[in-house]
Amino acid sequence: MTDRPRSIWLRPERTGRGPVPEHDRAGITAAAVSLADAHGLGAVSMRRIAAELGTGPASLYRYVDSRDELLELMADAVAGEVDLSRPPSGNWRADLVALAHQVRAAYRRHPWLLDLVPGRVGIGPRAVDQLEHALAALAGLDVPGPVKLEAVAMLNGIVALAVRTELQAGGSATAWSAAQGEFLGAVTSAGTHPHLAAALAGAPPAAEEDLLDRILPRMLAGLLEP
Amino acid sequence: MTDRPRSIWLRPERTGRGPVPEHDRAGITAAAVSLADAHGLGAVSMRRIAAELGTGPASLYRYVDSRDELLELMADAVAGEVDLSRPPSGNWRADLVALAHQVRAAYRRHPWLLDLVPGRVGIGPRAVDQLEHALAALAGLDVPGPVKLEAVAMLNGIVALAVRTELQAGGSATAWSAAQGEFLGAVTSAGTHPHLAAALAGAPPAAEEDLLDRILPRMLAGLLEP
DNA sequence: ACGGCACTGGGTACGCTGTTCGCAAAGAAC
DNA sequence: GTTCTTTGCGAACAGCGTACCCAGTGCCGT
Repeated sequence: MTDRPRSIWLRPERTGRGPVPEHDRAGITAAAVSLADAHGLGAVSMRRIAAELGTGPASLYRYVDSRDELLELMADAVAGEVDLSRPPSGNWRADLVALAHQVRAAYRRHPWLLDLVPGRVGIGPRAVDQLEHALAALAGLDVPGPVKLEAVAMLNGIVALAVRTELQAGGSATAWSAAQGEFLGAVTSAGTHPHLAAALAGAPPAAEEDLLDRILPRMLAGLLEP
Repeated sequence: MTDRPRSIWLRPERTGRGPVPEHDRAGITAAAVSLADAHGLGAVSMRRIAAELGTGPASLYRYVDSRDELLELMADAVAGEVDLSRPPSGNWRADLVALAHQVRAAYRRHPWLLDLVPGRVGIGPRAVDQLEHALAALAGLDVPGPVKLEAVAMLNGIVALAVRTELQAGGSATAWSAAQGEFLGAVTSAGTHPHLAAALAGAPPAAEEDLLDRILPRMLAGLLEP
């Protein structure tokens, strides 16, 4: 007696018996994603999704084992938005930077992705395809496999960091960032922490220069070149 | 009429009037931290903390405006665990790597820190001290201030990433990582995704070699050297 | 063709959460 | 001594994820 797979990705959506379902994972995921896009991750509750679909909260559990699984579906759905059709060009740095730009675009379209704790939401099939794509670009490099994985993980981390800072800089509308700015201002004007004050006072880099283009190649070089 | 400060760090704990409080922020924070250490961040609810302190849930709101503020107190409390007494040595790389080791130790003592979304929990006074310490080590470098800030942010990101992977590798006891491993195994044995399979099959680096020592200097070099 | 069974829909309900309100008691300020 | 601010906290509210149960539905084996 083999157990039912614990991973949602190995669990078939339908076994064939019984009445044909009125919904499916894709539809539920789409509803959840549009809800998150519109009102943030906090608005993604089973009840709201169900209401959006015109059904009851309990019905969703026919398609998903838990809310966390639904979050995984959402994350993988947006992972599927990046285009992986272009084969490796031979220039791995350019390939990875291009990938990073696409991932950043996805993050910008779905800022709630930043609220998903990276270690708690797992890797789905689209994310795996993305990973394979990145590793294919690195295929020519004579570097241990785990080191390549680290480099790709760092790439994702950098993209998330970049989007986070650019969102914080752009919109200080939230009460949270108001409080944050209030405190940071008090600290810098207090005179203690001179290095911090100096660093914050430094002119930001030219707007045209892209953070990804500036940082990523240097960092990848540090990680992947001997 | 000036508004009351939105940041908890600028709000005095006591104004002097009324009866003397039975608790204080430090005590509440300590209770919350020990609760999180023992049973994870999910166990940190206002009711449980209050019960631990022998009081009612509503009483906590005399000391803290919201649960999120309490999380900030917790994060800053562990940020205070790192020792910043050693002045810059003149070797900024060594200084930053040493700082990273201390931060990693703090993460290991309090793994729930990884569950705090980095962008949502703000920077408190201890974290600011830490930042100042790192910037002091970089004082001699002729590099724009914002670039230094980026580098320090990346340093923190790497430490978090490192602890996350080592915790996932160490304990696959949770149902989540079981599901994750199940899916990843299915993918690699399916034959699609050859690069991923190869990367995962690669021998892990020698256990003695420290991830921080291996990765950090190279990455910092990539970010901070011309 | 048909009986049985595996499945779906969804109302109801449980236990938990963060948070607000209101009131009694306590102590500093004038 | 009066006044005013602050504290403790029981009660309650709205919302959450999720388990349970029952009725209905359509495929499968015979």
